[in-house]
Amino acid sequence: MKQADQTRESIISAAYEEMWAQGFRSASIDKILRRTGVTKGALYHHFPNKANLGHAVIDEMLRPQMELTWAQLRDPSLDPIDSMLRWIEERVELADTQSMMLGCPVNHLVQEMGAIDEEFRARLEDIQSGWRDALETALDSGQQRGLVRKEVNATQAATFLVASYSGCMTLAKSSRSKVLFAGCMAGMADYVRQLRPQTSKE
Amino acid sequence: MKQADQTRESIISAAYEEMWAQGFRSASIDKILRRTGVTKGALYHHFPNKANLGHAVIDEMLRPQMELTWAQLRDPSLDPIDSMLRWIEERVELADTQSMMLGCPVNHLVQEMGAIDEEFRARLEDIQSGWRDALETALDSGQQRGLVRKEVNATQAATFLVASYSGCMTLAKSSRSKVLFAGCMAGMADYVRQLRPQTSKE
DNA sequence: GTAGACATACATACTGGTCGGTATGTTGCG
DNA sequence: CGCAACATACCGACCAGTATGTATGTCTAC
Repeated sequence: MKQADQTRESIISAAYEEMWAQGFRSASIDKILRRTGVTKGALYHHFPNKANLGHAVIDEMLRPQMELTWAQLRDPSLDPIDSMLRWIEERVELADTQSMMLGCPVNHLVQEMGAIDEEFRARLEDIQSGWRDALETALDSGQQRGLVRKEVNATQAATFLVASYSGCMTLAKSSRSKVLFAGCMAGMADYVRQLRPQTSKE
Repeated sequence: MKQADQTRESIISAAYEEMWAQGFRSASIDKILRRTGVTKGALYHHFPNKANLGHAVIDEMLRPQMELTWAQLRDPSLDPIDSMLRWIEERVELADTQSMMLGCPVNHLVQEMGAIDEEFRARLEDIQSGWRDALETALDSGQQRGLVRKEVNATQAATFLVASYSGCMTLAKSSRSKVLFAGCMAGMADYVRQLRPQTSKE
């Protein structure tokens, strides 16, 4: 990789860390520079302004990272409900002290920027709707295969699942309690199980 | 009411508006003063510093307001599930463009301050746990009266309900869509209905 | 009842510090 | 040489907070 590209990436990476902890507006350019050792001239060579850097952080780090998280939900060969339950379990297992404190960066940015900056809002909505679409597709295909109750409105359920997870992460952040987070996710798992046709199981 | 108390209240009220839109750190003291016509000397006569003003906003406006919102869930004579369903309906009916944009101030402050200021975090957690306790109590009493399935873990379900609503509000803010919000709340209603014992109904 | 003493409730002008951003260099590679 | 890739010094705007002044009560002593 070229030196210039490495500089750019290190700026984005430091900006991501800073934005995760502080949000966008309270993320200090000077602190990002101190973190990286890069100078202000270099930063403003790569990015025309702070907003553009923020957008790059979302486009090039946050979004790809979030998409990795729910990639496994896209596998059409699996039972979507099993996939979701496993996904929920994994989230609980992976929850550590740091992520309990900092919560979800998407949530943070939505709260901070959603009402005041349309470019941020649109990008964040895209991330959430990508997630929603993946879930909706999985539920749809599950219904066709008889793995999900026919009466379920897949769109509504998918939307609610995204919202629920977002809410679980927010509650984890405010309580800093892994136990509470786990309980919350268990409630979510209950909801997911109830999407299954009511045959012998449950 | 005494003049001084009116001054204090008008500061808190303006600070609340500013904090709802901008969060705490980006809420400008000067803007709050311009909103009210109050001078800086008056503000710093009533509050020792900005953090103290923020705490007063939470204690004296945000918290009482949130408690009003879920007061109806505390009525022990009603079917808790009916209460929740009516509560959900009301949230959807009351949803207007402004509240879709600005979202829930508690969510906003949790995201902004949760990781960096313990005094804020504790206050916000208190609000959420008050809500959770009310729901848990309602579910408990419902179980004793045979209105809620015995297998349901009331603590987990209460936690999940708080998180779900918080998530619905976040999703409303990122999407600015009342339709999506309504769909999301419909998903939540599905979860609530499923808490009922599986007799003739559903 | 009123004069003096004191406190409450402000008002104004200012400070040091940080902010994002820029103007003007310099360095190194093709 | 020429341009990309930086580096340094600086700018005006804004920030929370303060120092200092004043006007309006409010209580007490006589």
